[in-house]
Amino acid sequence: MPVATPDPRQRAWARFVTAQAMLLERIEAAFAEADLPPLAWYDVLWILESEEKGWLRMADLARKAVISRSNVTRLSDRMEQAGLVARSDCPVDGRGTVCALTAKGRALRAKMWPLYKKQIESLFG
Amino acid sequence: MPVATPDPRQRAWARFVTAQAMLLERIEAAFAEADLPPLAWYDVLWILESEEKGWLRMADLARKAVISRSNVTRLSDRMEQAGLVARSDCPVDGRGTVCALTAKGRALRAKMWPLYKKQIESLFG
DNA sequence: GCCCTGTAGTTGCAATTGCAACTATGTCCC
DNA sequence: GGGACATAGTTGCAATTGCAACTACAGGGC
Repeated sequence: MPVATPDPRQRAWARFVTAQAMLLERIEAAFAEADLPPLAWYDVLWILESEEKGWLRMADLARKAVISRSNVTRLSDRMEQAGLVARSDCPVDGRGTVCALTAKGRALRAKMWPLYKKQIESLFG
Repeated sequence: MPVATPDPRQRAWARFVTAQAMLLERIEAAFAEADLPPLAWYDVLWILESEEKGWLRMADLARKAVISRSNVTRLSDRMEQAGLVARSDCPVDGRGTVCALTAKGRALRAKMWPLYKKQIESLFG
């Protein structure tokens, strides 16, 4: 190639990025084929379920999901409408909102997990 | 946490995903702050520069960049308008189009690389 | 109490994205 | 050669995304 062969770290990084992108694409496709919501929804469900308390402040959810705050707002709009999460005013901060996992949301995550798992295992296998 | 602690592979995968998302976000921010184009443009430039021949068919570019074909079309629309790549009819396939790196594109990639590199190194460091 | 500064979440807007449909061309088979 | 079928690239359209602006509330200094 015309450009000098990049250093090992650069190559390793490039591999990670493409491998991950392809895998995420496949997970997304697997969800879509099974008429399940997109990956972003799964992430939110998993993050909430990983919380002892089962809920999170909007900003914390954004940080953990590595997405913008405005995105969290619309994402939870859609998920709330689907009954997967429930938002309510934060009791200790008048400005805040808490986003809590519902039973339906928990059930959906359980249903989505096998598909997700299958793709992850194909990576390591 | 309420759900059983996930297996090591799942945890490893989750770490990768968030680590990569955060890093990509930082790279994107670094480019934006330096008034440089987004990361997707860098990817295309790098992919083309990595080719011995300096050009690629649209579909191959899409595969290598792990994005949809329609996305490649619009991406190269914008990049061509900026003078970074040049498209022309494929000489051996009347349906095809080849996307070639220009000198300006090569120069821009070189200019963007240090910022990218800096972020990658911060990951390993 | 009142102002000033900072933070939480939401919303307007523009840009990017993917899916599906479309056009044009290649390829195979008769 | 001509028709059926597959492939390359582009475009319509709807959905998602982020940035910046906005509203509402919190906290400190006086």
